[in-house]
Amino acid sequence: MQPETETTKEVSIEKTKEELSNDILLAALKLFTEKGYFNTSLVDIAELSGVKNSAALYKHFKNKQEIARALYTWIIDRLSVSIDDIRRRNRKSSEQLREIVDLWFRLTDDAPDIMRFLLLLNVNEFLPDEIKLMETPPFIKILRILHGGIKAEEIKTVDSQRAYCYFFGVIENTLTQILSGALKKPADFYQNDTWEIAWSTISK
Amino acid sequence: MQPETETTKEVSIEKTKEELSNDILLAALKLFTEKGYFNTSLVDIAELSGVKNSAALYKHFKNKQEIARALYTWIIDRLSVSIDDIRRRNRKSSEQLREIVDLWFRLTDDAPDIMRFLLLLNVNEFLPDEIKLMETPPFIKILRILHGGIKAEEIKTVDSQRAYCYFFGVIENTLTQILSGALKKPADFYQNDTWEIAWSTISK
DNA sequence: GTCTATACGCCGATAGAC
DNA sequence: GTCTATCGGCGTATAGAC
Repeated sequence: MQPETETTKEVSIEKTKEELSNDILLAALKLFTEKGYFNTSLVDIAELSGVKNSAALYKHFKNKQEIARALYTWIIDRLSVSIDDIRRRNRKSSEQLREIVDLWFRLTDDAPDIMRFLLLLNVNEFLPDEIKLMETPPFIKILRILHGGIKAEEIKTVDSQRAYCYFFGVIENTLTQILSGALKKPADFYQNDTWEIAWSTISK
Repeated sequence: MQPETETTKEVSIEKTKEELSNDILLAALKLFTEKGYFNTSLVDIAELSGVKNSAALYKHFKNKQEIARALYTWIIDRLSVSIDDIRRRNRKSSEQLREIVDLWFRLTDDAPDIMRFLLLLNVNEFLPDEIKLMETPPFIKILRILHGGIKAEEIKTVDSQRAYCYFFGVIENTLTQILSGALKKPADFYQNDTWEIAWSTISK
């Protein structure tokens, strides 16, 4: 998963620069989703990430915003790759959507912070110049999938934006309640039922 | 709407203390939903509310958090009263839900900042001691309505929490997209369709 | 009781010694 | 290139003059 860099020929307990950068992002992800961007200081991030002190953070990122920005693009890129993969492996939009739902639910169980970041944070509040979540590649691609389903007469609703509201309204609200603890069981427990309901809102 | 206080016998251009407090809350509402709580300074609130300077704010509220708290309870109380009224006027849960949807959509058109506050802001990020939105009276009451509908066999789903996810997932996601501009028409335009879909997710 | 002037703390960011 | 020490600014909050 983690590619070996050429510089680390010798075995070393010390972390490489990339590993540390990664740790910083993970720490930031945890803290931002837990307390919010503005309640998280660079000292907090330094402590949790294992970087010696907050000044050392500037060896890895230009400033606090850049940490958030790197996090955002990292998550978006990862999603985008996954969606590409799903589109490649499936032809029908119903199958593609089913796999996206599966991904969303698995992320909620296995990487809840990522889902919290996507569903709970207002990214534009601390990254005002960044494009809105719904305009990023993965979500554009999801809208395309819905559009394709409408053209193929798999999906009934007139426009893809509204199909998104119905379908992902059900999905995302369920996941939000799981993440907040209002629904007690793991996401996986709710997946099939939620898929059925969500799909029924848009299927022809 | 605005009750006359006993102290203002004479006609006056000056605003009463209550009017000013109200203006402060409205200014804070606008700014918080626009830029976020942490990007809003007391100077911003003073300017927009017509209070002379930021120091004067402390004549009305103990501190910045208290402004946010007052805003939160004001909105929650208003909602709670409306829900009580809806429950009094209707017997069937389908009718009650229909009226709540109508209220949600009307607020989105007529008082979008209130809906933005409810749907877009993470209140607990700046009011960590306040109870979560889903645990406030109006939302408890909505869960009771859903529970009643399940017992009366109007609604199919097993538990009310999940019925909430499905039904209000559709509603809230649609309103969110309207507020963010992804759906271009006024909320009223989408109300009937959205209600039909949302109700279909839980009706027996 | 209104407003100016200011105190104070926190945190992001930097400089510079070693 | 690591870490200490510190700067500077913003924004909340207060004190005190009139």
